[in-house]
Parts: sequence; C-alpha cells; structure tokens
Amino acid sequence: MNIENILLDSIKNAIQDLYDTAIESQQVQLQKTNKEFEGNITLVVFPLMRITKKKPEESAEEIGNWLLKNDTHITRFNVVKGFLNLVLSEKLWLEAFNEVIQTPNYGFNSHSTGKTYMVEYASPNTNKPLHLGHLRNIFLGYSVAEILKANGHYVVKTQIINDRGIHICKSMLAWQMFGNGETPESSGLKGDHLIGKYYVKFDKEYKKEIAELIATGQTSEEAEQNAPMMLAARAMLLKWEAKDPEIYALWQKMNGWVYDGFESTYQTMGVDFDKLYYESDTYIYGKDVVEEGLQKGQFYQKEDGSIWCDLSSEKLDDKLLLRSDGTSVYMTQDIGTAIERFKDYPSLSGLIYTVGNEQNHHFKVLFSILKKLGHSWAEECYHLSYGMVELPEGKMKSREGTVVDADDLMASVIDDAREMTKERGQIDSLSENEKEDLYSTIGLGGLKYYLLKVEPKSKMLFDPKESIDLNGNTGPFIQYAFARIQSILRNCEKLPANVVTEISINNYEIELMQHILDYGQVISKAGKEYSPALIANYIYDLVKMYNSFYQSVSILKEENDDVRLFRISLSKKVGEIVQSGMLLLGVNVPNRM
RNA sequence: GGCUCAGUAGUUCAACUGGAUAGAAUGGCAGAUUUCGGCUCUGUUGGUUGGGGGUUCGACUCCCUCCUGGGUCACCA
Repeated sequence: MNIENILLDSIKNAIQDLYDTAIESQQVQLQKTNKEFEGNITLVVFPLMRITKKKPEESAEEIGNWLLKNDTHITRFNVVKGFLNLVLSEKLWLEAFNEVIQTPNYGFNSHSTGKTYMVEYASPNTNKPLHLGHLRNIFLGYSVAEILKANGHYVVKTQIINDRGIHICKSMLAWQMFGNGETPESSGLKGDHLIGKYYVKFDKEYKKEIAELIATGQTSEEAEQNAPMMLAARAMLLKWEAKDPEIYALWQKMNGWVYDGFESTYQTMGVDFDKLYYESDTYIYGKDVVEEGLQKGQFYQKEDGSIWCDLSSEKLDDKLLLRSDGTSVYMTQDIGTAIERFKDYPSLSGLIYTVGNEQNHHFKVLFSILKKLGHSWAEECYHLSYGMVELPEGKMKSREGTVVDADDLMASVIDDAREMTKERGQIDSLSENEKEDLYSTIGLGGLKYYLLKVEPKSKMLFDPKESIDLNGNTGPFIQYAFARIQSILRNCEKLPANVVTEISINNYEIELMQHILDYGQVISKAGKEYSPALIANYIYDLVKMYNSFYQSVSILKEENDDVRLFRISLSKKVGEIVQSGMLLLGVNVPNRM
C-alpha cells in the first residue's frame, strides 16, 4: 500500500469530475505538509491553475471539498495560499504500518534486478600506509556497494592495487641502502608502515643529493634528474620491467609486507573485496584495443606515429592513447582494464569507480572513449567522485607531515570511545571481549558516520574532536537510541503480528510512521545517486523523531493494551530500520552501550 | 588563459531537483525530568543563500555578468 498512490488516484478523479480534464500523474505535486500547518500531505495546486482556470485558493478549496466527500481517508483539510493541506485518517496510517511490519526486509528491493555492478574502491599505492583520504574513499565505496545490493543488484567489490612503478622502486632502493635487512618482525612495525618509512627516507636522502648538486652549480631541474638516488631508482624500474630475478624477488617480498599491513587495516575497518586487480598485471592491457580502434577508424594517428582519440564532439580535447614510441599512458590501461573486467564478469552492467574529484576529467574522457568504442555499458559506468578531506589547519600535505594516518586515527577513536563508555556506559554485564568490541563499534561507528553523512561530491572538514562526539548528528547518538530501544524490547511482553487499527494516536506517532514509510524510496534514491549521505540523514531524522516520541509518551507503562503494543511495535520497527540503515553505511549498532 | 566544481546562521552540514516564513546540529542563553537507559527532550538566539541583473504565480535551485577559492587541461604516473 502506497499512500501517495491512493491520494494520486483520488486527486485525478477529483480533477476529472470537477473540471472534466484527465491529467497525468506528473502534474500532481504532493509533498509533506510543513510543520507550522495542520496536515500530513499537501497538494500544490499552482500547476493545476491552467486546468481549473480559477484562483489558487478557490481551486484548492474545491478539490479539498471533493476529496472530503469522496475519499474516506481524508478527515480534514485546510488551504493556505495555493497549498491544500490534507489530514489523513489515523486508521489509514495504522493500516499502512501493519503492512510495513509484515514485510520482510522492509525497505529493500526484494526481487533482483538481475544486474551486476562492479564497485571499485581503495586502490592504494603500495609504497605507504593508508591515510584519512583513503578512509573516506573506502567507507564510501563499501557503503555504495551495500546500497546497490539493497536495491536488488548483484555487486562485485574490487580494488586495483598500484603495485608497480617508480614509487615502489624508491622504497625498495632506500631499504636496500639503509635497511640492514629490517623486516616487520624484527622492527615490530606493520608492513605498510615499514615500507612507508623507507619511502620517506628516500625522499630525505634524495633532497640532500639535490642540494649538493645545486651547490656545484646545477639548476634544480638538472639536479632532480641527475641525483644518484633517482638514477638508481630508474635503473631499478627498468630491471623490474625486465623481470630481473633479484629485483623481482625483492619487490615481491616488500609488497607482501604491505599487503599484510593493508589486510589488517581493512579488517579493522570492517570492509572486504571480492576480486583484486594488480597494476603489475593490468598495465599491459589496452594497447591492442587501441590498435584495433585505429584499424576501425575510431582513433587516428599523427605523422610521428602517436595515436589519439578525437573527442571534439564531446567538447573535450583530443586524448593521447599511445606515444610515438608505442608505449602506453594511464588512459590506455584504464580502457584495457575496463574491458578486461567485462571479460571476467560477462554479466556486468556497469562499473563504479570511487576516486577523488581531481580525476573528474580523466573519467569523463575514459567513459567517452569507451562509448566511442561501441561499448553500450559505458552508459552505466559512473565516477563516484568525492571531495577532499581537509583538516582544521588546512589541507593534508605529506611533505609537511600533516597526513592523518588511518591506523593511528582508528586506534585513537576507539580509545576515546573506551574512555567515554567507561564513564557513562551501562555495560557491567559485558565480558572484557564484549567491551572491547563495543568500544570499536562506537569509535569506528562515529568515524564512519562522520565521513559518510556529508554528500560525497562536496569537500569536507575533518575535525578530530568532533568525529567521536556523542551529541548531534553523530554515529554514537544514533547508536544510543538503538540501544535504548533494545532495552525496551528486553523488558516487554510478546508482540502480536498486527497492530490494532482502531486506536487513537498522536502526532508524534503519525510523523514517525510517515517517515518510516519513506524508507524504501530513500534507499532507492541513495542507489540512483550513489549517496550514503541520504541514508545517514534519513536515519538521523528518524532517530530525532523517535527521541521526541519517547520523551512525550510512556511506552511500557501505557495502560491501554492496544496502544502499548502499538508503541512497542513502533519502537521495534524504528530499531530495525536504524540497524539496517546503519549497516548500509557499514556501521554496527550495539544492544547496550 | 580554456574547461569545470564549489561559495548557505559564528562554525559544520541540509533543503524532496522550481514550492509555503531557507532547516538541523554545534556554540551561547533559559528550562524539563529524578523514567521504559539523561549519551534524552523543550524553548530562545543567530541569514541580504558571495555581489548585481534577468526568467515567473514562486528562485539556494534555471540564464547572464562580475568577485573569491578548489580541481584539471602532459608523448607524468
């Protein structure tokens, strides 16, 4: 049962009857009634003025009277300017609510769309540990994958690991020169942190060398090119490409350390992947596709032999795909990798790339080229572009050491949660293990929620103090509401399958039910717009409404049996939605805290 | 310079894609209750939506033009 659809039909009938005109559903504008007026749903009559040929107030009055007479669901109405505010019967709300509590997986699309999407996120370089920017990326990608599943799609979660190139060689070289055989075991450092340490070391020594060369009279560009460290790193890259056994073994060993480190970070984060791609495999992809495109006339060749794609029809500059020496560029591999993924997963409908907004242009070009190559699925590729995370003191800069490390940050929010929960929590009955789980549920929940509640595409400010705050629009605030509901459910009698629909209910309850009825639409919209923020804000509103309701009535002590059971059922349903919605964000909710 | 995205209470974010007097949170101030878990709730304070013009019943939203700040535009990865 969809209340808006019921109203829609009634309104169409009203227009037919009153003005002898058939109208389309799109011409009927319904919205929630503003708080300051009485009513649940409001019809905006301005767009209908052409049909009624009367003043807005008059038209609204006429339609309102017709509805009152002919639709038993409408109990009252009032008109404010061009807005017709309708009050629906309590019974209608309760009937709709009964339907909600009988629907399994309420809000989720229960029948499969048959479509499969691949969501790519994380995609780190293997020369340093993850940082705050990765956290936003990974939480976003993971959440969008969950939201797509809730919409009935199949999802393959993936990442492409940038495991080759000059940056790795820098770490390898520094380790060879200064490492004395240090390992994660011998140093006690996480593998990714160990490698990161040598990447920094490289940079330091390299700068020293540059300074020395400049002192001998070289320009800074010359010095950057000629510094022995850089020459050695380049030489190492060439050896790697030639699969030199010694270098290759070193590369495998050091990457192995990094993967172990990443794995442990992902585990703490609570995210996973279905399929991994490595750049050391994928960097060769794409060349043949480009050659083939040239044959078919989709691309063109310049006199020097370089191959280009003409994108003037898309109002984009032409894009280089193969250099004159025949080597490939980033775009080449991205084209090849996309096509390869469709070979690996023939049922794929589209790809979602979770990548920062500095690559907006890159993906625009990528999708245009894929379309030009005749891949219809290019239409369903999407760049999930997100804004930079900034700190109160400005941007994160690795050179200035202001990068917030992912492992450190997570450990610190969990510590904070421990402190606060010890002071205020009601957790004496929990075992030590359960307590530790709880601290990470709260700490990480706060962090994830904080990073996801902002619209992905806008840049955001990260204030460490605020991220695990307990008040306001925060994860722990929502978790607390859930824990309180669970406390009620522990102390109540068994609930019947249905709620009695002849009881009298108040505005808090109607507002809550109305909001609950929106859940499915919110999930669907969040899926279409790839926006976890919509889910976060929806849950927050739900919890605020519930808290007001909780404060204003008594639930377990209500004497009327039917009303009490209704209020408990309502609480239970709110709890379930909070839990399922938060899980879409990758956030757990605790039974006690 | 070309293209592109953004600019909303002191601060951090919303605004159902053109709808009512632009909403929350936080901060400040003033209250509630001793309960079904106070990590709660209710008031109040705070805005020329960067400036200016236009489109219409109606603009944060669409168009034009300035101002400010990002990003991007490599035979770099």
